[in-house]
Amino acid sequence: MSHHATRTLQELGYRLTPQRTLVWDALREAGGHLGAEEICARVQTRFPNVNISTVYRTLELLVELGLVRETVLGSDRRYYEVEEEVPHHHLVCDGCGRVLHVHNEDLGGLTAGLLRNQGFRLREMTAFGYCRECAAAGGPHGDRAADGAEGGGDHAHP
Amino acid sequence: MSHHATRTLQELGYRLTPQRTLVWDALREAGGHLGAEEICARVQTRFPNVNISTVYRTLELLVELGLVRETVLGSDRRYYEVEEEVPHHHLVCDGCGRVLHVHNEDLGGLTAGLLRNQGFRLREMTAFGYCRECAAAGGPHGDRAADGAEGGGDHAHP
DNA sequence: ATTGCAGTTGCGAACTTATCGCACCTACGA
DNA sequence: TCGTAGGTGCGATAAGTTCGCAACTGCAAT
Repeated sequence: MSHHATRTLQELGYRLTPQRTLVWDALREAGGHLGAEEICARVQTRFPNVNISTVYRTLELLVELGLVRETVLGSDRRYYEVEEEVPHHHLVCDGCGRVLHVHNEDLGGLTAGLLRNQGFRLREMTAFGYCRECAAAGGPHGDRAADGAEGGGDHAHP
Repeated sequence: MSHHATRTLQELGYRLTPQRTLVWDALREAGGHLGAEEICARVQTRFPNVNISTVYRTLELLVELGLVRETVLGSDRRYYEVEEEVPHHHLVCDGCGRVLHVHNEDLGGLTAGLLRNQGFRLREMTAFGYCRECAAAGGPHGDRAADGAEGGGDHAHP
């Protein structure tokens, strides 16, 4: 577990337990977005007795402390990733499930525009649509591409 | 049920049942985004025997036919709304749960930018952050406003 | 080192949202 | 009016997440 996270936990009076360290490390090592179940599985490869309830409770805590970000990539389950200095946004492909990243500067005037027009302070956004491959395969002809996964194959890595 | 929806259903060989009409009407009358449970409740005020399974199946069908849109406003459940000619996007307030609408022209070059930089065809996007009221109450000082609902009161209307 | 205990964990049960199987029902064309 | 493929109600099931509680443990004080 990184020094920063360790300190944050302990400074605030939380115990530094192996379970917490393991969850944190799993998230760091994975890099991408993981569901609770996946995190639990990774942790259990080394410590099979760690319970999923603990994983959920740890994630809740880490999110609360701002060490981990809970991202919305769909309505099916929750995904988690280490909170970064420069937060990014997500593009979810309806075709293959692939998740792309976008940084603030590639959002165009979105952040500023929403603040100006609606007084809304954007923290994070997720866009749904079709990635380059699926758009090409599903059909540049028409707006509603093929239903579900097909064409370019599923590069799913949620 | 609107003439258009009726025709679409029947033209494609689907039966026009009272249950389907009721679900559709509930969505039209509500205007906003409804969850399956809420739709079912509205329908049941008049026909208490309509089952939630049927509501789910009807929503699935209507979404498939492009008459209803399933929007992602969080990871907790799915929301539905009548598909409009000019689709809009959503801003979800982390503070009060309020949901604001944004139209394409207020997205700043987002759609074009994503297409240009990543080849991504945006269909719909959802942004999370703080609405004007919550940002003002939670604290214009700093970036991470108050935790959860407080301050301006909960105008929640998911 | 030992101790005390509030904070944590494991486990099972409960909850929530959404899907499925199946017998009965019904919209609609013949 | 009838026949039947499509639809519905109901209960069971599945997946994801939360909760209650007894047992356990990190860590500060001794």
